[in-house]
Amino acid sequence: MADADPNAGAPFDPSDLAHPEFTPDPSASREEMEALQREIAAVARFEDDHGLLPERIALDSPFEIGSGLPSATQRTLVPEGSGDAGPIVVGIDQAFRGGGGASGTDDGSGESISAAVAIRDGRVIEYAHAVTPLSIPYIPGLLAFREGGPILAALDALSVEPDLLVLDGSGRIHYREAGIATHIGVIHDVPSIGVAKSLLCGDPDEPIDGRPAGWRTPIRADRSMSTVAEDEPVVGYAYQSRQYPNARTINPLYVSPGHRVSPSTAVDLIEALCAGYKLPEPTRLADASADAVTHGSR
DNA sequence: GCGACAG
DNA sequence: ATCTTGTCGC
Repeated sequence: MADADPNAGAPFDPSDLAHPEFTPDPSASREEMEALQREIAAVARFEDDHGLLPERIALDSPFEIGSGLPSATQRTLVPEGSGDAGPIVVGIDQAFRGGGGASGTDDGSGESISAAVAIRDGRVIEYAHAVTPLSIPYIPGLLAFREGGPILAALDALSVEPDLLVLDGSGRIHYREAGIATHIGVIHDVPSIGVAKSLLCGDPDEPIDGRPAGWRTPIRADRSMSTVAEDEPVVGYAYQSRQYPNARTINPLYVSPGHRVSPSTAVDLIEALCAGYKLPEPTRLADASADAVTHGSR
């Protein structure tokens, strides 16, 4: 047989479960892209399948940025055990360069700077990034085909194994329940959460304007979405991570499960990762890291 | 046909 | 996402 298992007898490794066949191909047709997203959604699991506890990954004070990014303090390789190291949370974000579009919408040219920041026990343990040429423009609903490759490249550059991925954009809050957080989470078979700054689709249970910090309301599937589980219409949450006392109002975040996390746990985990700013710390750091690479300071 | 639309 | 000055408020 030509298909002997090369990993027979090998110890369990999460990457063994990776699904390379789900890698987004920017040259695919729109129909093929949508078909792949339906396959991804069918494999995705929007329920808790992890050992993550909000209090175990909580960050009480924000990382100091402004004066340069905090330095990574990775401890040497420790298989398991020295004390008890907490879960590794990885935040990912992108910045862009070049592109020929006039007003900022692009034709697909230019390059993506994707940055990944790994955090454990309240400290940054590793930074990684990848610079990738872009081939297609941004199309609502097909974001993963533009930025999925760059994100996977950044994750490949990371030496540690993530226990949770926090991605910019949607997870289950997506027309085919396969936003970029779901796509990446399924490929790596790692728990993932999507954090978006605006709503792609779906309806909030309550109006979202002017809510106090800590407030949240479910986002339910609307008719533009194909819901796999008809009995579970909650696809995510609007979550007010920060609010000013009096001044102008801040919009909430839209949190949705990517893979192996339930909607409510996803918000609880993101809430624990927020430390005073609108964006969760892993995302803030990844954002700053991508900018640093883009502007040459790295 | 019209409107909506993550980054 | 990116392009950019000023402006309001603690």
